[in-house]
Amino acid sequence: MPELPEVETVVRELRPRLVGRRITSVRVGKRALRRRWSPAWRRRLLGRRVTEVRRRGKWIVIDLDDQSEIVWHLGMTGQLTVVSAGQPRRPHTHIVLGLDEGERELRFRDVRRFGSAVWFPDRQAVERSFTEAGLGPEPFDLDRNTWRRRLAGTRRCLKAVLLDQRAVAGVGNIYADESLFEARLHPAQLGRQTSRRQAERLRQAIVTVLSRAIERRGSSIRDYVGGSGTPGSYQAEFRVYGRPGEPCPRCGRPIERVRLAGRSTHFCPRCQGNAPPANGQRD
DNA sequence: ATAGGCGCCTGCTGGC
DNA sequence: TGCCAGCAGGCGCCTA
Repeated sequence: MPELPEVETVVRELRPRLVGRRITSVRVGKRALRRRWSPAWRRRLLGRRVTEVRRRGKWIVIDLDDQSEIVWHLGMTGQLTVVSAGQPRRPHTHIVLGLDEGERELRFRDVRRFGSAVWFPDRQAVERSFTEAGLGPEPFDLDRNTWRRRLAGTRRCLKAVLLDQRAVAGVGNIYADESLFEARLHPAQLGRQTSRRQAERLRQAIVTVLSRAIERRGSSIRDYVGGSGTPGSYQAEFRVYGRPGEPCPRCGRPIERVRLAGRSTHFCPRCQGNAPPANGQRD
């Protein structure tokens, strides 16, 4: 579910609800998430106060007052919300951190359990783990020449590059398709066949699409809600994702769906051209 | 280097 | 109506 706009929305909504609050209870379910929760972390967290909530790619980082940090990933169906403790706990709620006097709590709910929560002793350890994973630049900081070279140096298709968190952090299946449509580039076009102008167009398209999606508080198809528990609305503005057979909003041709980089991929065969010839550099 | 496949999980939809 | 294959906002591991 959650790509950069959804994660950004969660962070923005958690921040005012968490910063300054103290963790006074920790409850963790028995069933494992993607990464195992160490029982020792409970005592690390008790009594700590939240100093900041931030985002890196699709990761949520909660800073604590002893410099330690909790790093969350929402996987496909994760929800991280602050709610009043009286609200009934829905099924698949795996982690509950009680806050202050216990009137509110941070809840992690994740139906498919592809998400995770990991405690790190300090910021350096978190940064190290991001570096080891090769996590790439934030799309809003993406240098145009870095991006151009990245594309020029690969024979993977554009869709695969966009999904690769080492190339650019935070883009997932929805926003990859929407960005390629915005840039009028075919998802199967190879990176190395991408002209300078096309690369820059794609970079700007990513920024445009992600910014607009953040304004709409992300996309809610099924599970996603922000940090306050409210769904987003960008799904109403999808131009190709999830709309195979429907007319392209630019030219009216039916949107196509293919399998690319192992993922369902949506595009307009006219507006986004054909997969270019091996030596082609169209624009 | 990179494509492709699988596995991790649960739930929902559509076609028969 | 009921069953089951196929699909889903992610990602890491393996093989060829």
